[in-house]
Amino acid sequence: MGRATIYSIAAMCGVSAATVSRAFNRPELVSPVVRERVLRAARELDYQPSSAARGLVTGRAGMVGLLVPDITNPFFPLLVRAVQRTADRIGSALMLIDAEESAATEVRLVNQLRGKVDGVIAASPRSPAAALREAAGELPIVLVNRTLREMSSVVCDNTAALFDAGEHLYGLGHRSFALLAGPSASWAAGRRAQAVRRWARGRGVDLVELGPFRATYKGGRQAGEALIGTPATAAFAFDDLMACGVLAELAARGVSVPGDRSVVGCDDVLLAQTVTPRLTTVSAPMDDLGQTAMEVLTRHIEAPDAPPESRRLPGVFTPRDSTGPTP
Amino acid sequence: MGRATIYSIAAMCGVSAATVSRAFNRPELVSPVVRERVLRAARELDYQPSSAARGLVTGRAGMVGLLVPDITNPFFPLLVRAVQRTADRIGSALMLIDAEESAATEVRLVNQLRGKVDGVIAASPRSPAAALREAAGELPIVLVNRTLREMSSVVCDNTAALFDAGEHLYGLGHRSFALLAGPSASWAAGRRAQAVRRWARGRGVDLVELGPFRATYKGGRQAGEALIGTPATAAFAFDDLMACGVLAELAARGVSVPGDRSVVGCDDVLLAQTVTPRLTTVSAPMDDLGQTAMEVLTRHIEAPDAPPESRRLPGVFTPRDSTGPTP
DNA sequence: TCGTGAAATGAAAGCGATTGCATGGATTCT
DNA sequence: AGAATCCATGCAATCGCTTTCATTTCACGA
Repeated sequence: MGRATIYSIAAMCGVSAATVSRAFNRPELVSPVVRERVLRAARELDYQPSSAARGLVTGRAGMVGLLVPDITNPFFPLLVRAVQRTADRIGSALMLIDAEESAATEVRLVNQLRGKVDGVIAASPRSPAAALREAAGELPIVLVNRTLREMSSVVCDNTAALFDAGEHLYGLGHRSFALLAGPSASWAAGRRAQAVRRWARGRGVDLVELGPFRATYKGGRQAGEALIGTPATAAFAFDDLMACGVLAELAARGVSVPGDRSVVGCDDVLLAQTVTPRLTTVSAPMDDLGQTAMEVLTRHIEAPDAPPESRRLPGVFTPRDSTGPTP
Repeated sequence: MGRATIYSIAAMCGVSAATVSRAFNRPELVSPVVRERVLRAARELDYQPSSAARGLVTGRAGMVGLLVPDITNPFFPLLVRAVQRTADRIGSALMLIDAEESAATEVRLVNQLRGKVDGVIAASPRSPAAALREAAGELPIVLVNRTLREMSSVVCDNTAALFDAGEHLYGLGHRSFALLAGPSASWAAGRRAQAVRRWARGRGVDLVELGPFRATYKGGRQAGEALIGTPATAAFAFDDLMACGVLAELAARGVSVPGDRSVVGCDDVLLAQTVTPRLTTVSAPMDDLGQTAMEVLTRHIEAPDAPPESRRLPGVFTPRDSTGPTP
């Protein structure tokens, strides 16, 4: 006894399959009494439409892909959740693709996606621009935290929040700063570095640049070590994961935070609130990021040749315990 | 100009669509020369099979669902990765479902899954047993870190490793222990508690039980507070997240770890290695867990009435810096 | 030389849904 | 009353692929 189809329902109700289909998709086209009868029968048979059959005729898969470079990076689960929630609301499912940090894998997986999904959200993609462009020719793609000319994107703009962070530190008496740079391949890393540089120049304070370091805990430990050799009393870390590494390295060497040095992170992942001291950071509006990305993608799916659209959402400065007055 | 189909390829090669299909799926059935010609044409046209069409006729979606109660819990991303890697190898894609900690959502989403996926892996499901059983009637399901009679499951058995942890602490001189229990609804929490109790009884040491606490950082802070009121010099926390909360609470109150108290966690999530002091814990073999779950699921998909199959994989004790000699 | 079996291929029937078009009956307009 | 209109419904084609069955071709043994 296979699963129920519109035909079993049709037979049960003495109507045609077309009517059953319409009862679900264009209810205003069938008479109320028939509609009710059909819906009841469907419930009774525990009917679930075959998305394969529907997809075949409509050309829609009812599924969007979310590509992340590394699902174990605490930044992404929040994004995943936000995207899924939004997708769910519009009746789409979420196919997750973890590239395990490899650009090659990323490219391969995205190419396999065509025909399986209606579009993809590529979060912080590591792929070369050319590969992304090519993929975008075949499939609606929205970039998250990366921009590329002629492609839609949703990014978190931390410029203002990083200024706030700088002012916060300046107000606490700091005059000498360090920038612990993230991976040079990361678009976000570049933007953040630029924002910090600009602030420092505008304020006329000292800024030493260290790195680039990997955006991992380990990378943070190295950054912490490098930081100690400088006169900087406050440091901007590329992201929270790295900042945590810095914290650990400083603690291991008996340097007190925020007593001796201040550290600010970026992203505001769970870790930032659970580490000791709690990390002063720049919070990314993850929910908004995910929801907006999904909205833009939806638009592209519905109107395949809509013009690309770039959105930027501001991060917000969140002072906590890893920053304090100069010693 | 729509996407390439087997018909465009067929036309291009002067063969029938059936032959093209066979060239992909049963290559041994077509002559080598034709096969080559077809594959080349496919590459040239950048052909991607329509999974909808294929799914419609084969009845297979080429997709498995992975249901997690909370993707932001650092335990799951590792599982996600392991499952995805295995799924990818057998040509399946991964549909992720985050229930956002709600059993009701879990049930609703799983029910929507039928017809979209070939089977689902339910990780630490919160749903009532009845709901899971019912869903299993319609769709192959493999449980992870939970067992249920007559259903397949893959669990991490930490009993032996927790014994090892106990012995390790005993060897360091500890004689008075605390058990910081996890959520009572969690199957894993029960098993872990039982293992600790058994060890303590066997060893003839004191064991106070505290909790249950929520399996979060916050829950850990509370657990830490409770711990301070006891004479225990060593504590078993339900999981790493909770252990981190304990660490933070103890630190905040000037209690040194491992100087004054020792703490052991469970799972060995990223956090465990990045927190200070690095957490002594029981490592779950995430890769194996994910891979095994996927294997069992595959078997059920291929042979729908195969008998249920339960696998248990041992965790391994991993001493780090949060345990030390008694004060 | 003819029959036989194996190998390669083609023709065509679905899989389960959607949807344009046709139809028939009821309703409304003149 | 007859024509025009509209609403609810059915018919049938279609989406792209797999798969069964039939057909063709060819090699081989008798």
